[in-house]
Amino acid sequence: MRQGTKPLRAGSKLDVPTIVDAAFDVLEEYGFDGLGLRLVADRLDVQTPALYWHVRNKAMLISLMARSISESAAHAKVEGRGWRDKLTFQARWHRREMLKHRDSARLMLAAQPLEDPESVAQRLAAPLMESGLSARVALSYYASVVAFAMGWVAYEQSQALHDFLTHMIDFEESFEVGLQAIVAGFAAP
Amino acid sequence: MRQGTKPLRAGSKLDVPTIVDAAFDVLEEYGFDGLGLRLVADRLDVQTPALYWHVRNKAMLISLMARSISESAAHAKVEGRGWRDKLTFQARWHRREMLKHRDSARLMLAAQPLEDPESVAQRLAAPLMESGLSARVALSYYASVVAFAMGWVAYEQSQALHDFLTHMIDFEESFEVGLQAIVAGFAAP
DNA sequence: ACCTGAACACCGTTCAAGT
DNA sequence: ACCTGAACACCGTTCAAGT
Repeated sequence: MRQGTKPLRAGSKLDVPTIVDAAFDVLEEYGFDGLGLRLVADRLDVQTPALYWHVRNKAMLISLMARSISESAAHAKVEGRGWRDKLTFQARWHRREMLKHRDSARLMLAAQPLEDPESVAQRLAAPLMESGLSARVALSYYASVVAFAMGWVAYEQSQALHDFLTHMIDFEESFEVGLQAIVAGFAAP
Repeated sequence: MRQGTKPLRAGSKLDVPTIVDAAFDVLEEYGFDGLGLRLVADRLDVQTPALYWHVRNKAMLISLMARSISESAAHAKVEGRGWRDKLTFQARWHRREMLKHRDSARLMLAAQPLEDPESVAQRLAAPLMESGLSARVALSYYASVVAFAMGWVAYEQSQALHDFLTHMIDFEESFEVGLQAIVAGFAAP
């Protein structure tokens, strides 16, 4: 269907990262409800069934997209001295990465984790444990902070809510206020 | 398709609340991805197009379901002395109501608000303002606390995540810890 | 006013067939 | 190995027709 002058996939082979990238483009343009395999295929100048050679199904594609976001958020070099600074940093980074994509909150909730959650938890909690938190407390605090960021982004991406709240509160500022509150409120070990 | 002994809708007329109830049943059984109009119609012993006389489309049905949850959460008589107690109470209530339905987080993110957000905000912020917060700060704090609850529920309902985290943290307890932290961390006016 | 029957466009997915 | 062509089941939605 595309007939632009420069093909998006000029002779190059189709692979998973390319498909995921195209899917993000479709997501940006049509939103989560409009994310369809035919549109992704069109964008790559390929027939729809071609995607199935590389990706098991649409659910898997969504999971791959979600993982791509999670990885960007997790790959942040955790700066900061104590565990409070680290938590703050991680929450900000999480929000930033999610806001890069339209409807990312809905996307992540629809996805099913690909890697086993145990190793993920291990990796994410590690820097906090270096700062003196137990594994248990580190995970608990981390979960709270990420839940906060996720919920906040969900609100920012809910069109109607966003349009209104923009007049009442400053998202950036209120997010910071809430984040500072929760991190400051956590008890020290 | 149903052929049980007691029909779910014995001669009674079809109306919106009945449809919404049936939709919740389908949601409970098949999850958000399996929520289909044909299943809702089957459950009411009605042909699918019959639903369209009462509800504009599926998006509207989803919005009605989401509003049903929001209203339950908002209709809570806000107990508590100061604004901190009120915020805590509202967050708990929000989580409770959401957890009553499977995939409620995904449902609410897919829905588009029906009532105009301005009056909703007004109503929700009112009790906080009676306790001394300005409209601006009340909304900001409220948004943070509800975002936290929403994000937390999203994690609890993410099957794979839930299965694992259950072994590591106690949801009830960690939610409380996070909630107490954020509320305690908010600055007084 | 309220619901049925039949149809349409669209989507995810499968699979034989091509190269 | 990698992709096309054609098909299938299913879904949201529309609409004329019934009562």
